[in-house]
Amino acid sequence: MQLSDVNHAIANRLHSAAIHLLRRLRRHDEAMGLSPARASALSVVVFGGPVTIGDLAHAEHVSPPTMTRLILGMERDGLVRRESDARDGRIVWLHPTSKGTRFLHEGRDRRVSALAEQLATLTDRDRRTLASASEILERLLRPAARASAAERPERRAVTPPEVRPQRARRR
Amino acid sequence: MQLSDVNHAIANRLHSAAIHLLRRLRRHDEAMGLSPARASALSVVVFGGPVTIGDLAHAEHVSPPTMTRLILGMERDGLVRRESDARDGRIVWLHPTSKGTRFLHEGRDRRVSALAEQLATLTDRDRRTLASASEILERLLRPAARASAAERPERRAVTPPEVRPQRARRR
DNA sequence: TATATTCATTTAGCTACGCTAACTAGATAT
DNA sequence: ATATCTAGTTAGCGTAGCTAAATGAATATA
Repeated sequence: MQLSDVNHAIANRLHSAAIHLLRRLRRHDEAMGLSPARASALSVVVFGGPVTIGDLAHAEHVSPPTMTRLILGMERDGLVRRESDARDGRIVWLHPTSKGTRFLHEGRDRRVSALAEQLATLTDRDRRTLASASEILERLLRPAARASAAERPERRAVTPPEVRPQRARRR
Repeated sequence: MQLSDVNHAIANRLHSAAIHLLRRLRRHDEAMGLSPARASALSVVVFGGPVTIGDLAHAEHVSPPTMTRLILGMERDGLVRRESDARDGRIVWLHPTSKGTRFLHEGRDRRVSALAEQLATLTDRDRRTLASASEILERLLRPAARASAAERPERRAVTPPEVRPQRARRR
């Protein structure tokens, strides 16, 4: 058996595990008005400081129109707030509202509590394996930043954000 | 920090990793006409022998109407074949077609190959961690069979299946 | 035997969320 | 001045989730 086969086998199992995991969590998700897509995007807004729509789409591996719609809904529900950039009229900065921040925390808690209960039935060793695996995966899947600061110098970011979000090129 | 907090933290990270993993794979999925939901269901049909719609829905953590529609599409595309039970007219047995079997294998290969390439960049240790994690997860998420053979005795299964699928109660 | 209940699947209708193509308007470059 | 590029939106499509209700078959009960 070749190395590439091993990788394929692992990839397959990961894929299937991910599908089943998300299906399992979906019910809890929607019970509280934070769909999986929303919860994921909102967490970037809450933890990642002010962020533009395009960057959020990139971070979430989603097309810009998809993110526009997602944000529209969350804005209607008072979870995020738009703010246009003072220097570049095309850019929209997204900020979490206090309601958004609260919802995110509550939602995440509720959403994963069923899973957390099941995790409690595992051995310490297995739990540690899952923890490491999720870190490895996030590292592996983190979108590569394609543009250095030098390439895309000061054009924004003076205006709202104290915490400067790293901007990255799409694709 | 309490044990339950640890479990929540791990659950959160797993959740987020699963979302990003699936988004990453989606493109490749659809490139070959086997959507994630289809691929997952088809693999149960192919590897799990003939199976009924209800049991497939249960195995996939999906409602019966959702599975009906999924199967409808796959039947139209010649990936699965319906066969009604000779004894119980309500039951529909699903069989893979040869095209379905072929598609599944080709699809899985293509679908995960991008991920497999990335896995190749990891250390052996990390790869092993991911492999163990996916096994732990599948074990944790496997739907519990609620009905023993004794409770639901011979009522079907004489007709088509050589390999007797285990039937389980829904919720 | 007739009737009621249970069961597997389907139909109908809703929502969320992916996508691409095409458009608008602002910013930058020639 | 004009052209090109960029960020975001609009329009429109498809897949996949769901619940509620219908259909038709099987089983249990009076």
